[in-house]
Amino acid sequence: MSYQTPRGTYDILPEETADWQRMEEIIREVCRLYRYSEIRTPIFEDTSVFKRENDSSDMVNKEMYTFAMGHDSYTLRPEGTAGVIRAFDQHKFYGSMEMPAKLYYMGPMFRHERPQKGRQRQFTQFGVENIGVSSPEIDAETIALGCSILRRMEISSIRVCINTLGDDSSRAAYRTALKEYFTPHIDCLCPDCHRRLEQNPLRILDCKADADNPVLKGAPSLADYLNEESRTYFERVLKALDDLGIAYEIDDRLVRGLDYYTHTVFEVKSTRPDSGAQATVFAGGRYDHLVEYFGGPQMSGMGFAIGLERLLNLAKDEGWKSQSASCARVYVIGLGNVGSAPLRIAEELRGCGISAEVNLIPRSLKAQFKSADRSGADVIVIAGESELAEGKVNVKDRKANEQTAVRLEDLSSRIKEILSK
RNA sequence: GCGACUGUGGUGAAGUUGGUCAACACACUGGAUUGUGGCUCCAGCAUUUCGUGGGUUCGAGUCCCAUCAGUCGCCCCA
Repeated sequence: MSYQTPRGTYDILPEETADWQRMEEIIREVCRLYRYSEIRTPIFEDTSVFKRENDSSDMVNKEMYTFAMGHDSYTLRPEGTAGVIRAFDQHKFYGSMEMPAKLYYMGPMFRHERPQKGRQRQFTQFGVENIGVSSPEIDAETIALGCSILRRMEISSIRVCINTLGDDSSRAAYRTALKEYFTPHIDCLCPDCHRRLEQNPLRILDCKADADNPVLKGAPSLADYLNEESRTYFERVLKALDDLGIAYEIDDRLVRGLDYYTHTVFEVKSTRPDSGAQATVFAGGRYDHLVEYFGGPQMSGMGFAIGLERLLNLAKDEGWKSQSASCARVYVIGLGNVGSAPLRIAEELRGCGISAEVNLIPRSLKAQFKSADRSGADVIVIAGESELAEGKVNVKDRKANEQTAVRLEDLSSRIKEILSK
C-alpha cells in the first residue's frame, strides 16, 4: 500500500521551506512598514459565513469543502475576507479601534477545483483588509502595498488592471441597462451567460467564451452609467496611483468573480508567457456592504489577496532566490571508544550558540568525514580516544586545512575564532 | 465539470513491429590496514517488477478497458 497527497494538495519539502519562510518574512516586513497587524481566523467557519444570499460566484456555489457535524454545517475557508470581516464584527472592532482597521492574514485556503499549475485545492493566500473608511487614497495605498511586495520579490513583469463598478445606484442602473440590452440577444450568448443574465449580468462582460462576440462589443459601457460621485471617486483613485508612480491600465470589462465588490476593483497579472493560465498574482477591490452583512454598522472596506504559490513561482521564474540555507558550522566526529563524548561536545557548542552536527551512528572514520563534508561544516572537531584522555580534541579548520589540538575548555572560543575569520 | 497529453528504481532516463537476464548515468550504501575525508578503483542497489486494477495473448513495460495522479487548454480564481 502506498500513499500520496490528495489531488490538488502537495508537500512543501525541506529544500523549499527556506524560500517560503523568506517570502513570508518579506510580506510581514512590508505589512509592518504599512502598519498592518496580523489577524488569525479559523480554517473553517459556519457555512453561512461564505455562502451568502444572492451569491452567484462559482467559488461559493460549487467549489467549497462543506461538511456537516451533527446539525451544523461548516466550510473550509475558500477565501480570507469573509472570515476577517466576521471577526471584525464579532469583536466589535468598529467601536474599539481607530478606523480604518488595518488587518492582514496569511494561511491555507481550500477550493474544490481541477488542479493546474498555480491552482491547487489547498493553496496559500496572504491578504489585507482596510476596514472602516472609504477613501480613494486608501484604495491606491492598498494597491501600492501589494506592488511593494512584488518589488521586494524582484518581480517586474506585471500589469495592473483596474476598473470601477460604481456605487449602488450606478451599479443598479447599469445592471438594468445591461439586462435590457442582452435580453433580445440571448440566443447569441453561451449557456453560462444565460444564467449570468439573471444572476449577475455584469459577469457576461468578462465571459471568455463570448469574448469575441460582437454583441458584447456593442454592450453599454459602465462608464456611461456612473453617477458624479462614483466617477469622481474613481478619478481620485487613478490620480493617487499616478502620484505613486504605479502604472495601470483601465479595463472596463474587469468585474471580478466575487459578488461583494463596489467601486474599485483591480487585478495584477503576470505578463510572462510562461505563467500559464493562472496569471493573476493578486487581486481585490472595495466592498461597501460586507461589514453590515455580518452585523456591524454600514462601513466600507478595501482589500486584496495574493496567491503565494503563484507569487513564489513567478519570483523564481524571474530569478529570485532566498538567501543561502544555514548549514552546520561545526561537525563533531568520534574516534575510538569515546562513548557519548562527541554528543556532549556538540551540546556544549550549541549552548554557546554555535550550530553543530554530530555523528551519532557507528561508522568508519572515512564515512564520518564524508558526512562532515556533505554537511558543509566550516570546522570539524575530532574527538579521539587518546586526546580525550588528556582533555583535548583535534580541531580542523576546513578552509585553511589546518588541524590543531585544543583543550576542551578552550574549544568554543577557539571555534568562534575560526568562524569569525 | 469538459477536452488533450503523460505516468519505468531515490533522481534523470533507455526500452525497437509484444518474445529469455529491465540499458546507461547520477545519487546512495559498503570496501580498498575505523586514527584523518573530498580524487580513483571495486562491490551492492527496481524482493516476479514498469502509477494501480482488470482483460487480450503461448508470452505485455510495450495492445485494450477502467481507475488514480500530474501537466496543458476550457471553466473558475489568488
